[in-house]
Amino acid sequence: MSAAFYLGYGLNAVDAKNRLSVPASFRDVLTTRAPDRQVMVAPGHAGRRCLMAFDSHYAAELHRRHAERFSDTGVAAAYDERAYIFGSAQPHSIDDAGRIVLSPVLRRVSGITSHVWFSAGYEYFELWDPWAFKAQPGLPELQRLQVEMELEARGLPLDGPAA
Amino acid sequence: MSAAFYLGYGLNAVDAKNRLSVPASFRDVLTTRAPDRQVMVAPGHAGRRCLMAFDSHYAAELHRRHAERFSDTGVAAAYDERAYIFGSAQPHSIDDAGRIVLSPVLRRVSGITSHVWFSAGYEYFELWDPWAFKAQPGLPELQRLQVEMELEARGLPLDGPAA
DNA sequence: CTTTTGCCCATCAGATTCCATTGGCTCCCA
DNA sequence: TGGGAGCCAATGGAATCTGATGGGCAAAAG
Repeated sequence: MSAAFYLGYGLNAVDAKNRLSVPASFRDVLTTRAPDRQVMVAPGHAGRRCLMAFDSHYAAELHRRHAERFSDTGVAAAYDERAYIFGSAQPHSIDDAGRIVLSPVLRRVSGITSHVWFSAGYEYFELWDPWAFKAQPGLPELQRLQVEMELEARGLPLDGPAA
Repeated sequence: MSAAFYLGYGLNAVDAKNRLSVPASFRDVLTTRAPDRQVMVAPGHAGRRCLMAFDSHYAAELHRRHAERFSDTGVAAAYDERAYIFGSAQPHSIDDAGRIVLSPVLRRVSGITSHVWFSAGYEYFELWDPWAFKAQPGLPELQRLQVEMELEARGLPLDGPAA
């Protein structure tokens, strides 16, 4: 049983080389749960325009749940779902400075431009464009405030990425 | 099984660097229940203008209850709720002097200014602005008296934070 | 040969840690 | 029962460390 879980949030910048620092607290959880310095990054599900990030430990958990749902793993639906889940999750290595490099595809599907909003989900964490995150319809006021205060603390505009 | 629970109350000051001593009795419970010197601090729910503090043991309990409520953890509502619960709960480390650092966001949403009223809730404890706590409509006389006696003992005003 | 990918070092600000001081409380002994 | 020594919690300030980020060089790919 892994004792560490993802909690909290964070805001970091994407640099000119598409590099992105993963918040240190998330990195600590990552290395605790899975010794390989790898993060799986996949597009968000259920209509969420974001990226999902998780460790190999949670990948195994996803596979276990998948197998539970399909008694017959040889049917077309099972193949389709595996292709979607595991085919779109790309392993990213974390460099010595704690950064990963976002691929153009992942940036495109997530709408991420100059900055990334990290939001924990206990067993995984999500990566959002900060402005897209706070513009979600029905987002609780608290979360909108969290994004806005972080943006303000860095002198970033509240209405959208700088041109 | 953790044998310790949060009981009682306390009043402490926030210093110029937003540092705040956690009452020693609560710290003892914390380290008994969870070996990592970490406190999760989240905004209060159900319209309570305060902060909730708890250990990783209770965080796991929250996650268990969440999973119970959603048979399908892949639906949008489940993602939204996890982002709200686990994204808003920030892990705070406790320094050697028993202090945590309150972020501006947490101070803002809780209305905490110069002092903090700690109030135990058995598996967690709450952090209030003392004057907001005692101004709650319908607060039992006993609790109001507890706050007032602590305020008086420190020479603090009963009607609101000093300017 | 040009472009990309990965690795290493520098820097700066913010966060964490350490140390000193204060004040109240307890316990012990005269 | 009245000091007084000692202890511990809380607090203030300073030093140290780490995280985030930018730039440069080298290896690999097209």
